[in-house]
Order: sequence, then structure tokens, then C-alpha cells
Amino acid sequence: MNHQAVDSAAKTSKGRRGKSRRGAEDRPSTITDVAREAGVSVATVSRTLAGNYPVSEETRARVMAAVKSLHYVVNVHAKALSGRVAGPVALVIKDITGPSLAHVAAGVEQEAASLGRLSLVCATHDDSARENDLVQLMREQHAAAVVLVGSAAPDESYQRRMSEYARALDAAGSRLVLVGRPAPAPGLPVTVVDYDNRGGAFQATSHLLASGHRSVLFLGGEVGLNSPDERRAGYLDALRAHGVALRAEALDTQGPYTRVSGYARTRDALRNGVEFTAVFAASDMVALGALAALREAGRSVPDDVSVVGFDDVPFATDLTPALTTIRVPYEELGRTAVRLALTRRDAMSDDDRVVLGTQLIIRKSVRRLAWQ
Amino acid sequence: MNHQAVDSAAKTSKGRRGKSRRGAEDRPSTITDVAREAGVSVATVSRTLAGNYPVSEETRARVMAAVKSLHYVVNVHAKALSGRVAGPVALVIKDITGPSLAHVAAGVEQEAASLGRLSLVCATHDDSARENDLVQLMREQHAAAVVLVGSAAPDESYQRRMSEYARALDAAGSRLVLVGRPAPAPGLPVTVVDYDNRGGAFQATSHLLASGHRSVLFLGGEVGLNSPDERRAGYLDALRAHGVALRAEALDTQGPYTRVSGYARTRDALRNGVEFTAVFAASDMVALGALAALREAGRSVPDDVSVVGFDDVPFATDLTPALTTIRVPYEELGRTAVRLALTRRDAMSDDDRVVLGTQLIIRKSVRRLAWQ
DNA sequence: GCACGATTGGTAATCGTTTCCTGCAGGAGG
DNA sequence: CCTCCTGCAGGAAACGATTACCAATCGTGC
Repeated sequence: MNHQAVDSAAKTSKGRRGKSRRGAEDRPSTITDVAREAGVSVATVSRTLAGNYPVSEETRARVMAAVKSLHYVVNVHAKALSGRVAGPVALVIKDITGPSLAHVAAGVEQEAASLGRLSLVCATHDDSARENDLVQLMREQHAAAVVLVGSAAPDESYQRRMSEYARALDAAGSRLVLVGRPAPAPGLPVTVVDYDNRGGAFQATSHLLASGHRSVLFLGGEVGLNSPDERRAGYLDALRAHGVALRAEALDTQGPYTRVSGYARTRDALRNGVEFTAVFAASDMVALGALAALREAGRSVPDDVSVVGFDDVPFATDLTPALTTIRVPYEELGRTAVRLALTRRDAMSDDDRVVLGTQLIIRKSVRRLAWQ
Repeated sequence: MNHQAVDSAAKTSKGRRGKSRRGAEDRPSTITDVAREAGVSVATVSRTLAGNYPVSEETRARVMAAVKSLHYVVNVHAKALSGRVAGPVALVIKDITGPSLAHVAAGVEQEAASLGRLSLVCATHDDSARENDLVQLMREQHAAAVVLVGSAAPDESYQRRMSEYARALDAAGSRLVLVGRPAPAPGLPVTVVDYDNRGGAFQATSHLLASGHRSVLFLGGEVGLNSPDERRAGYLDALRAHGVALRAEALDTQGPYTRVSGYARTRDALRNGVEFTAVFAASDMVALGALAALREAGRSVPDDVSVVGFDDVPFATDLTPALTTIRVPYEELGRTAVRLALTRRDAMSDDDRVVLGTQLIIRKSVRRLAWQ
């Protein structure tokens, strides 16, 4: 009766366009543009694209044509404001280039992608102020999960910061995940994904002891940090379990997980006449340095000295000799972190914790000593 | 006149839906909550936080107190919808764990962070359909720049895809950056950051030739891909420049940039009696395989055979012998990509291109042959 | 011939911020 | 005393999408 067709037709011309009189629109096109182009309402366009509402075949075709011709893509910000949008996963890491950290990052990215999330990655370069800023930023970004990776000193200040992060993120509907980091006080809304540092170090040291070695030079990490401390505990566990006393203080060294530190400590031990037939380097980077120092000193590996590392970096197999080491499932750590954080049943308790195992990879850097 | 106070008070109860009956507000607090808590209008809160408008000291204090007590952070989505927000930088890469790619990623992240941007990183695993999706996604995300890394075959389909990406991103106010990839047709809104593959290969080969080697086994990459092809061209350039003919077809091999391919090709050359006194591996990964095959065959490096690699991966110096190779400024590549894309003067022409140099790093894997 | 259900499409509210435009004091200047 | 700034605060209109709610059309069965 009433001529709706007239209204509908009128709309085509109604579209405001006198406003910007330039021919070429440089502003990304909006759903309104698409609606005008297709001669339908914005609601119809939205429903056509969402596909959750019946739309006639002909209308759909017109809408799709308009979308294509205008190169339309939805504006996530607008979409996030109304309908819900899957927030990204944030990875906060000391440095992406470390061989093991890169694998954690890959795991995180992979799992996030498979759950339909994007990954934001940020490097802190060990600056805890930046870590603070980053957590704040991620809250603004509505990240679904914030994954913090890398060992830390579990002191007062660390505990306080983690509690604060956990609560702040939880309040924003996000989830804090700690990978390879000390767990904060229980009861906090935190997911902890860790691996068995102590067990791995135990395996490594036991392998040496079982091969007949009795004096094992331990090239540990920085004291105070959780992961190095646990690896040292594993070393001592093994000594105890095999009834071997720590021969000399000088066998138990500590320092950063770097190539140069491993080199320097091994060289010094050699110079100072410390006696040892084996080296357990608590990280492959340190083992690299030890290998270099031994080679330089004319000690053959494994004929004179056996070496075991930790981490199983990708090129461990390409060293001379191929390095026997402890494999840490870094990629799986990253995947687990994301999976746990995103698919957690609400029924579960606030905090949850997973510890992944490690594995001894036997290559060519350990020699079995003749029975003595 | 009209009692606005009533409206404002009414909002308090209007707030959240009865859906979640827990007492604690689980919805992140909004600027409205802050305004209510501080007893001011949302406009005032916004202005206080932006600091771009005069606000009385007392009001500022009240607002700040409310912000702190509610743990308020702005909602980027809402902010992006009205005032402008700095879009993230997107990095689209085959795989983050590759030693050189990780460095590009680090460079991108670093420069993005220093320009106040977040970095989105996505792995394609060499799937061009996923690359398509990702570019689309980044357009939705309003990324300021989209950095595509890694060599590709510069065929018809590649050219078409890149042109499409460039135009689509440009229309959305974003910028396509190609790192280490073939440049598409000129005139497109694209930034290309590349390094001197051909020159590097020339340096590497020349170093061997200048050391007296005349039969250089070339372990190239996959034919068709831009970077391998250029490295091969550099190898041939050097041969020509030194007046050395390619002795045998068998010296010019091709295959993937992997350890196993390098191993297999070297082993086969050895088995087939191909004569060579030096190897130029077009990637350090391939060099790794070559080193293993030579060791296995009892050929000493560098005494029997000299080896030069390409990429200067971090552990090249830890191989036995330390690998002479070509350093590629991967991190700088990443930094440059972001810097160029974000700080580009609009006055400049549509497309721009930068080529970074490479450097020969001499270590221990090349021996100078006695004058013959 | 007409009411009714099944389809389709439109209107407007909503999400959280920013910002333009007004409004209201109170002090300065006429 | 009136006007005019000026400093500070509030209301409301964007921004671009989703979606609840409502209106209109078209067969169809009575």
C-alpha cells in the first residue's frame, strides 16, 4: 500500500557524500559504504558477512560484490566494542634470538594461531620496569593471555610483582602464564608451566657418574635465579645418590649462561690445577665455551674430558664432538602455556601448574671410564 | 533546570547485567566507572588522563585516585575508534626459530618498540594461503606496517599477490614491506629492504679463488627462489672475474638450505669422485652438513678442503673449525624495514628500496693453497 | 478475501573514548 | 553595573560494528 520502494530508492541517493568531495576515498571503507554500494542496510551487510541470519541469495551476491569492489574489511576495534572478538596472546620474553627462547616463542605462536589468536611479542631485555609497562599495555589490548618466559630471582619484589600482575590481568579477563619461572604464592589466578630442571640435572650428572666419572666440574648459572639453582640441586642430588662427595669447592662454579663465562671458568679450572674428568655445563651455551677452552688446552673431548650440556640447542649435534645434553621441550612449553591459559575450564581451581619432563640425549661427548 | 544528577545516579544500578551473580565486578572498569567514582564527568576523566586540557589540581587528584582504586586502563578498541591510536607492526615470517629469521624478528620488534608500537608476529610455514589470510587480518587490525620476510619465487603468481597486498594495505593506510624478497613491479606502494646476496656470494667465492682454489664445489639453494639464484649468480660472477672456468657440471649443485641436503650433496660429490679443494655453501646450515660429510669421509677442514658459508649464524664460530662465512645484517634488516615503513616522508615517491651490504668474516675454515 | 507464519530488511541502542560545543563561575575592563 | 574573557566542567555527537526489536512483503490455507 504505502510505497516502500520509494523510501528504499531514496536511500541510494541519501548517502552523505557532499561532505568529502574528493573523487578518491582514501579512508578505509566502512560497512556503511558497503551498504550504500549494495543498496541495502548496514544490518543486512553485517548479517550477510556473519552468515548467522537468513539473507536472500540475490542480496548476498550484491553485498559480496560491494565488499569486493570496495576492498572492505571489518574494523576489529569496532567489532571488539560490540560483538566479542578473540583477544591476542601476548608473549613477553627477554630476547627472541636465544635458541631456546625462540622455540618457546614458536610454540606459543603456533598454538595461538591454531586457536584463532594473534600473537604479540615483546622483548624486555631483562628490564623489569619494561615488564611492568608491557603487562599494563597487554591489559589495554585485552590480551587473552600474557605469557612471561625466562628464569627470575624468586625474591620479595618478584613475588609482589607477580601477584599484582596476576590480579590485574585476571580482573581484565586475561590470564597470566609463567613459563620456566618461579611460581608465586598459591591461590593466585596464575598458570605455571615449568620443566624439570632438577630432574634433568640429575639425569645429566648421573650419566657421568654412571660412566665412571668421580670428579665432575659443574658450570652452573647465576645463583639466586630459580632455574640455575634447581639445576645445581639436581647436580648435588646425583652426587649424593651415587655416594660421591663433592671433591673440591672449586668443582662447583657459577656464572652467567654465556659462552664466554663457560670458556673462562673452564680455562681457570684448568690453570688452577683443579682435577676433573668430566664437565656438566648447566646450559649448552656454557658447554660451548667449555669445549673451546678444553680444545685450546689440548684436552680432547671425550677422550680426556667428558662433557654434558643442558638445553639441546639445535646445533648441539653439530659440535665436535656432538654434544650429549638434556633436551628441554621448549616448543611444547610454549604450546602448553597457551593451551592451558585459553582452554581452562572455569570449574578448575584458580591456579594450575604443569611440569614437563626432560630427556637425556646421548651423543658423543661422554666417554665411559675404565672400571677402577 | 533538568535534574541531570538523577540520571547520573541511575547509572550506578543500571551497570552490569544480572548474568554473573558474584559480588566482585569481573568486567574491567570503564571510564564511566572512574567518572562516577571521582564524581566528575567522563569528559573530565578523559582530559585528565590525556593531559591536553586544563584541569584543576583537586579534580586531577580525585580522578587519579579513582583510576588507581579501580585499576582502570583505557580500552584500546574504544580509543582506536575515536582518537587515533598507533597501529601495531606485523611480522609475517616462515618460521621464527631459524637462526637468521629470529634476528630479523628481533630487529623488527626492537625498532617497533622504540617507535611505540607493538609487534604482531605470525608464522606462515610457507603456506601462501595463510599468507593471504594474514595480510587480510593485518588490514583488519589496522597494522601500521606489514613486514614479509623470506625468499620467494618471483613468478607471475607472486607478482600478482604482492601487488594486491601492496594496494590493499595502502588503501587501509598501512604499508607493505618486503625483506629479502623479490621486488614487485615498480610504482607500487611498497618498501623493499634487501641485502646483497650476489655481492656476498662474490666475496665468498673470491676469497676461495684468491686463496688458490680452482675447483670450488657450490652448494646452492633451490632454483627459482630469488636469494639462492642471486647467490649462484655471485658465485658465477667470481669465477668469471678470476678467469676460472666452471670445471664440471657436478660442481654446481642445488637443493634446500638444510643440513641434510648439504650433507647428502657433499657425500655424493665425494663418492662420485668429483674433484674439489673447496666448498662454498650458500647457507651456513648447508655448510654444517658439508662439514659433517667431510669429517665422515676423513677429509680435514681446512687442510684437505676449505669451506665458506653464508649467513654467519651465531654458532658459526663454535664449529670445528670455526666457519669462514658471509655476515648478513639480519637484525639491521628488521630495524630498517620498520624504520622506513613508519617514518617515511609522504613527499617521497611511492616505492622505495634499500639494499644492505654483507661482510666476509674470516675464521679458520679456509686454507691458502701453495702457489702452483 | 483475509489472517497468519515465514522471510527479509530497517531502526536504533549499545560498546568505551575522544572531543566539539556550551555553560557557568569569577575577575578585569569599560 | 554590564560586558567580556578565561579557566574549568559537563553534555552529547561522533567512531564502526553488532543485534534486539519491529515492519513489511509474500504465499497459503481457511
